[in-house]
Amino acid sequence: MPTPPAPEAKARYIWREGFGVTGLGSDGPMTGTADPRPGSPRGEETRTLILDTAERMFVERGYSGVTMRALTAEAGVNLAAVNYHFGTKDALLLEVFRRGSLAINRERARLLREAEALAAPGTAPVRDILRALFEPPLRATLAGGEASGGRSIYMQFVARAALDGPAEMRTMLERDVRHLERFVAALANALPALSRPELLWRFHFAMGVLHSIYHDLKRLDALADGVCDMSDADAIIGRVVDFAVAGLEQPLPLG
Amino acid sequence: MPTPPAPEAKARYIWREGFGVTGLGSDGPMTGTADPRPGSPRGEETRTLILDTAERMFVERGYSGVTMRALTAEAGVNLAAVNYHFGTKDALLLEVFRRGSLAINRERARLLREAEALAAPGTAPVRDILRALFEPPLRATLAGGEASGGRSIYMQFVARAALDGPAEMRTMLERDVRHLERFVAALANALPALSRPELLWRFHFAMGVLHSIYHDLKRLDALADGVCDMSDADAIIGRVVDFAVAGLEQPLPLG
DNA sequence: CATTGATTCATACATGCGTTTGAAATAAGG
DNA sequence: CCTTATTTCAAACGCATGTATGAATCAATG
Repeated sequence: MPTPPAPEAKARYIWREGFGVTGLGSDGPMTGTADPRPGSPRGEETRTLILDTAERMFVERGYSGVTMRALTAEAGVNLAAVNYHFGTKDALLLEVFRRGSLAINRERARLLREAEALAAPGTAPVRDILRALFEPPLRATLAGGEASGGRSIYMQFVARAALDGPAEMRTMLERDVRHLERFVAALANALPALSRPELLWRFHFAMGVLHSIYHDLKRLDALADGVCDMSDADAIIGRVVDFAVAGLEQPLPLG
Repeated sequence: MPTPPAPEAKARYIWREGFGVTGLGSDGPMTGTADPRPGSPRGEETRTLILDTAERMFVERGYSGVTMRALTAEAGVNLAAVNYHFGTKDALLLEVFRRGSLAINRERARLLREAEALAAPGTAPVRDILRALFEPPLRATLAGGEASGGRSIYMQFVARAALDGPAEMRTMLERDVRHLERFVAALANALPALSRPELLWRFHFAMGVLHSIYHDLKRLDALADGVCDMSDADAIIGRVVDFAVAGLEQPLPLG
């Protein structure tokens, strides 16, 4: 049969529910690629190409701002390729997220363990904890600079998809929040003077500082006439962490 | 003529370009209101109703997530009312933004003048400047609580629209950035030890703290099992300002 | 009361979307 | 070489969307 194989044959395409009826009509001229070897099974290559292109375009234009036609045209693959490899547009979004999320969370956990190993039990300094939390996503975001090419802009993607994407995406993000609890616990140890609400509010604001890097960098660019260097990732990470540390370690308000 | 009056007759509907051809077809059953007095010219009332409903729904579902059919159904007006009063969906979005933006920026400017009047020339304290910048949008966002009804959720709207909306919207936001320059200037006076890049980075992070209130409050809610009180607007504003002040006033890094 | 201008209404239209289809192309196995 | 499983392709399909149309309704005016 020429139709896609049975569900889960290769852990892909879990879809299929109804049928259409072939008839007549027109959709305008196709804008597909002009690949000179049609039908060649480059398989995994196409899949990765779609994922990379989708990740970049979702960041630039938002979930509903990216049409399958624009996506496949830019990736240079056939319109039907996305449905063949991922089933639906929603499933593609979830896969893009999963791919980036896994890598970042693994790296965060590794850095946190490292920081805790260096200090006496339960006494890792605030700065090291924040660095473990901030550095992986920031490095992923800032890598490559203008020309990208480096690595993924995953966090920008997350920020957009959380607002814009399908409900399942938001559920997935909430599960991701559980991952943050280890960092809150570490901070609670490092800042024993803070009540739980006080700590949580400050943690929330610290996350806001982190997010300021993928939101509105255009605003900063507009205000600074080129005096802010966006290319030095290490320097930026240092600034972000410094600001958040200052907020977290500020003395308790009077009263 | 029954068609809308000439452009700019009442500073509305600036649109109109082509014509359609009446023919046959069906669009499914209409879901319009069942208002018992059809054709009654309640005019301005309808316009405001659309604006309010649009503002709320754009926040909840994003620009492209709100269809004109859903919007008009929820507002209880006819589908064609939006095009009659605003021309296009894009124009409606811009109008929603303009309405909220004007009020907030006016209030910000007023508070800044007030703070500067109380101090010696060019010496307004950091905390007062930040309060002028943060309080108007925060109060607008936090007012009303769960049941809303209070006043606008304008900033959430802006955050979403900037990502999601038409290109013209982003242009409008950039123009809005110019408004922030007065606050940067005031902070430069209050923090003379900071170099311009240092100041601009810290200002950018402070804006991130502000934005943390309309992004991801769900995350905070998930982490805190009800221990964080979201209802006391004054307390929240105090916390946000405290955090940002600590970051802005932190000592310069060594080296 | 007839006229006029503004607004609402039901319905239609054209377009673009995500998705499906069936066949063609490819590579691997025996 | 024939078969088989996988992938690509052009073309459509059905549906939902933003917008347009023209008649109906209402309020005000003279």
